[in-house]
Amino acid sequence: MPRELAHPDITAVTLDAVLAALADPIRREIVTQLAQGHHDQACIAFELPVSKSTSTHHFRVLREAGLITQRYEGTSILNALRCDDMDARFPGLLDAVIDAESSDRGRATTTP
Amino acid sequence: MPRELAHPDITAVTLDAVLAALADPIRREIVTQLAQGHHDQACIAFELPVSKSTSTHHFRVLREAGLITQRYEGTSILNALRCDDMDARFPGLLDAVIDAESSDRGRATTTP
DNA sequence: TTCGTTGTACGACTTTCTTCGTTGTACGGT
DNA sequence: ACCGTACAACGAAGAAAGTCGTACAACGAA
Repeated sequence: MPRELAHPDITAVTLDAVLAALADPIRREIVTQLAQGHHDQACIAFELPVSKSTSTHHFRVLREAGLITQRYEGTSILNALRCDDMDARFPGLLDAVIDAESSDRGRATTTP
Repeated sequence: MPRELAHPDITAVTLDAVLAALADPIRREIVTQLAQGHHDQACIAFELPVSKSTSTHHFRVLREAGLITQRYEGTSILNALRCDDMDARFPGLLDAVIDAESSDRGRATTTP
């Protein structure tokens, strides 16, 4: 079978799923890297502080929430943000979160 | 003891806490009602589909995340959105979520 | 003072999420 | 054909979150 992953139609994307997906710091890290021009990069290219299984899980959550697309390229998967779709569905939301994430870097996360 | 509730300084507010707070539909319901002019309304005025204990819990999460202020007025508590603070900390984020919540009403939440 | 209202605090239960290891599959290269 | 890479699918263990009931404290009114 030619491997392909299911992506939700943008009209079926819920705010609940999007916010739940963005509530996790690791998933926001992925989104941030994708927003910084790391489009079409394999999952392994993101250096995340978790195991490979967990990494796969997070990418899956982002995809099922409608935030990213994933398509096969050989054995790898190329990831991309669904910027246009998200902006059509929830205008300004994704940009606001990405901006917030940038300005939140180096600040209190666990209150040191 | 004169009852008063602790509110985080806006500089100490984290994106993590804010998004985690907004990820719950009941808490978004509260935020939406506050945004629709229900400022300074007691907790009991929000008709939520949960018990009193749970309601208290959700208001507490919102307050500790920095999204709302709570001040006593007799036995009641008056709630208000920290619009200005939030917009200073994470510009556009709160508005985007409120707008998204409005446009998400009446749409697929559990996909019927 | 006594009572009802409003909300907090605590503990317990249930569900969900995060994380991981293991196993299996498609693809590319040798 | 064989092997290594990159990822998915599955199941399990632990942590975290939502929910509730009961008990308690502050305030206002009768």
